[in-house]
Amino acid sequence: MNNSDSRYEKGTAGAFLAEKELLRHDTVAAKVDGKVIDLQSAISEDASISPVHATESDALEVIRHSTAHVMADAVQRLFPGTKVTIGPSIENGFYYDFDKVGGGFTEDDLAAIEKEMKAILKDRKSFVRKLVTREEARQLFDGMGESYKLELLDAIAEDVPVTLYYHGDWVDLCAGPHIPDTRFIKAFKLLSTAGAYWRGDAKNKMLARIYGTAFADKKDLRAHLDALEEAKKRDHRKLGKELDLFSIDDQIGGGLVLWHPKGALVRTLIENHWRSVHMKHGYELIMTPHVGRSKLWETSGHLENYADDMYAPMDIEGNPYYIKPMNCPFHIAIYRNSLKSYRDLPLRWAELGTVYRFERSGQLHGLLRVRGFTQDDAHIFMRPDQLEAEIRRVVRFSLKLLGDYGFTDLDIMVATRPEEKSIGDPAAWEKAEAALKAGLEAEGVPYSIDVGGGAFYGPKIDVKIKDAIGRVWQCSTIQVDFNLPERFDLTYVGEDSAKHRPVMIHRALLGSIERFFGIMLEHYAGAFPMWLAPVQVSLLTVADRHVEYSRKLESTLKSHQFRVSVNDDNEKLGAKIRQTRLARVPAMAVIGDKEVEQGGVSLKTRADGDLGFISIEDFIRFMEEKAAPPEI
RNA sequence: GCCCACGUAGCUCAGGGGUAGAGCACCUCCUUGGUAAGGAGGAGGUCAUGAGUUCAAAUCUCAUCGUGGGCUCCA
Repeated sequence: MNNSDSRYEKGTAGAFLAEKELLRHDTVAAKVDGKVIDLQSAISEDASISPVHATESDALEVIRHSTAHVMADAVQRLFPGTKVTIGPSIENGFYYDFDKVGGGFTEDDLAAIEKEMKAILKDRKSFVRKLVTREEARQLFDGMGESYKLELLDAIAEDVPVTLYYHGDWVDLCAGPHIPDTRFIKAFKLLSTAGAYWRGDAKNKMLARIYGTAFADKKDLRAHLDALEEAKKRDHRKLGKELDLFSIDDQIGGGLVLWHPKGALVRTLIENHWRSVHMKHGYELIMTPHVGRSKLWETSGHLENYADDMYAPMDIEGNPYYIKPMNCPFHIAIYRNSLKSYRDLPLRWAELGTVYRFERSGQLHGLLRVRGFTQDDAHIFMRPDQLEAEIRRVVRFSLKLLGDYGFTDLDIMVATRPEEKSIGDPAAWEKAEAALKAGLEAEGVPYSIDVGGGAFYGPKIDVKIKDAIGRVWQCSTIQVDFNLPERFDLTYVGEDSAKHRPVMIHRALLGSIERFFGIMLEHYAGAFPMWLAPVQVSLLTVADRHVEYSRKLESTLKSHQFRVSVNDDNEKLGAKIRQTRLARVPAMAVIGDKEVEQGGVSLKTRADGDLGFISIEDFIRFMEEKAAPPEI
């Protein structure tokens, strides 16, 4: 046995691992029944226990949490009077919220805090766990003036033990687990500052948050920071500007998107593909107006439940009209326009419907969060017995459409009834939730449950996609609705010639065209696949005498429906190649003396590399193959 | 909306109480060049907007608008 076990009292996880000779120099914590605890925690004799080493993923959250403590220590040294609140580890790092005298932190503060942390870490300090009574804790934090800790203390359930964690003199009320000592903190970085409400409630005081991250070693930290750089390079706002795809003009208003010719072209291609696949897969396309009378929104329940997200009404001849935040009431109006038979159902009606929602200025974000956007919306009206089959159909369709853009790594959730603000009979909610789960299960699609995450009118399936660099985005949403058919008194005539109530599914697959465009732009890092690229091929002339041939070829290619441009700039070939690459054009064809003589081009593409000389006929065949959109 | 930061040429950014700067892009000219930037010249800015302090404000102060990072919410 090594002598490190002397650090741990008998009966603790550390001592236990030492006895079994499982305690290593790099053991950060222990895992008991799937739960990570620290080495100082007491365990029962018969527990099954395994060590967690620094390089394992379970160790990360422990290391990060401990790093957050050291950061809080540094902050309190540098900014006396600052109170601590909470500081958990999160997905890619950690944060700590402070109540700082005189407001938030600046970027310069971060550098100073990092420096102070390094000073603290200079000599190794053990993390010491101390089990205390509520009264002891209360006295301690009261004496320190840490009012937030007192509040947290009061919120700890009676049967949960109260623990303190020390490193050196610094102490925090904390459930742990923590690393054995500070030598495990060797790769961290403070990343940003932010405001955050105490306990996430806008009614509470705004605290000063610092985000940071930490890893087991410098190499992993470096990789993470590089990934952040990569994400920055892919930022759709940056690419949108560089590639001249869209802009947002403050003269027009935040969250209102201007589509430039190239962006509008890509968007049109997406929408045309969308229309084709919908028609192929049993939908009919409809179109509806952008505003409607207030009565409509009263009936739908929007004014009651959704008014905060709607714009103020406009007065038209004394009647209030609202700009639409959703398309559903209009689709319902079409349904109501004539009597429906059970034989008509299901009706699948789809629309690229532009809606407007009030977003507070602070939430707007490029194309991902806007005030006016186009949903790829559809409503399916059906008999109750058709519900599960329709859900299966929509789920399949959603996977197909997202797959067309290369999104195959999905995260699917069933969102259930929200606690507040929901309408309709709870029994109907349960029925709908069961139908969604059954639909997913029948398709063999794994999912998790988002408790209380449903819309006010019904539960839903949310499909999130994972992009090329592993980030997750919400796209498809499939919502069952028993309520609107009730509210609008929708009926169909059944076999029994009596009136029956249809069920509705609301669904958007791409989500919103704006957001999907932004996600896709980042996913492809601006390099659209051939079928979506605004310019598919650029013809590069070597010298002026090749322009005429290139122009002729350009019109030939245009007559084959290719998107082609000629670069006859007064530049050398190298410069033209660079321009073509920067514009993310997927193919370039060099045209010089040789190509003109032999009647072809020298072709180079992003996907297939340098293909050398190719005749015009082969070039066209090649383009036809590569530019074909996904099968509908 | 709230906290913090930022707003200078089409873009990326420097400057900072005393006549507004660079690179790229743009225009003109030279060059006709073979696989990631050929050369020279030119044009381009009420320094976001409005007030205030000052002999003097792009620079300091305040307000407004906008943008960014978050918080809450969501397609």
